[in-house]
Amino acid sequence: MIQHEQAIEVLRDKGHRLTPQRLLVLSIVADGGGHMGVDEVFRRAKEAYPYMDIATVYRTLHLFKDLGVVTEVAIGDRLHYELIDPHGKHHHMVCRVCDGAFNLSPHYLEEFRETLLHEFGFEPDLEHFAVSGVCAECRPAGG
Amino acid sequence: MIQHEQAIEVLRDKGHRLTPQRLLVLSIVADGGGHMGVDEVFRRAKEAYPYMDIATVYRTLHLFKDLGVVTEVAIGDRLHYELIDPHGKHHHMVCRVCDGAFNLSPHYLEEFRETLLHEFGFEPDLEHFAVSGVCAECRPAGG
DNA sequence: TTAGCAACGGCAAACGATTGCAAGAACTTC
DNA sequence: GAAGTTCTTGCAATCGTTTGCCGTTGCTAA
Repeated sequence: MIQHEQAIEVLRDKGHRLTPQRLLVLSIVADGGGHMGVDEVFRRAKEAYPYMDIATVYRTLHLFKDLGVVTEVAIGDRLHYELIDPHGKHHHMVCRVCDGAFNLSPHYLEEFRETLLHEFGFEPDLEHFAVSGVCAECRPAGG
Repeated sequence: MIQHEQAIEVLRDKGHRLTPQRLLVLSIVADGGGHMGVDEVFRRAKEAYPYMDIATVYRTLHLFKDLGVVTEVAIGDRLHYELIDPHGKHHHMVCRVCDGAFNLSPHYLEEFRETLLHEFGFEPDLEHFAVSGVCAECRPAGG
């Protein structure tokens, strides 16, 4: 788990400014643990700093994503964010019935990736990848 | 390739009405050939029938999707539509550099699907599936 | 410590997509 | 063919997200 300090160093090293808003969003995503929706990040940020604007949250999260500090995951056609975990990288299975998110080891995608690369020369983006579907619990009910 | 007539029968059989707007959208998607963006469908529809509303295009395409008449494909974070091809079902690889879409035989996903099902009881939605990445042509340039 | 510059944030407008609602049209029944 | 019911449409409002603008702020260099 990248610590606050490491993320802050990345920001500074790449010439980005350390603003209170950015530090706030960073700590919220870090403390949130799981996959945080934009609205949830915004809600918490506004609690701590009432002038916080939703546009700032979006811009900050996009910046963090570009810097490789957070991962963007599509859950139920909304984007969620979490700190990048370099030692335990994982993908997600997202249930379209209950919106639950389950971790998926990258091992399961390696083979698929290599096939596309060798057969078509196509390099798939599987880093920020979520598979939609129906989880074991919802499957009997959901048909 | 489902013909107009077949799609129209599906509509009628499921108790949906045959309106000029729906027939228009259907013929546009059918004639378009490839993956048509919503805006492109709307533009052509408005040419033929100036009162056409964008909301009607969205509602119609969603209806067609639910009826299994068209396939929804996410290309460059915009949704595209094409007639379902029951005899040659395929998925897509979408290049994030040139936005080109390439067909992908379902065979390449079967193994992945079975793994998820057996290991996790998770049934992935791979019918309307597009893999984002960089195609062979853009790969040398795109890094 | 201060001055200066570029980056940043807050606001509001704009965008693509969705939804509520009332007027209108398609289908059913007679 | 006409009347009635229900679905559908067009309009406008709305939602989540992005962008332009400009005053403000963090950082750098003196």
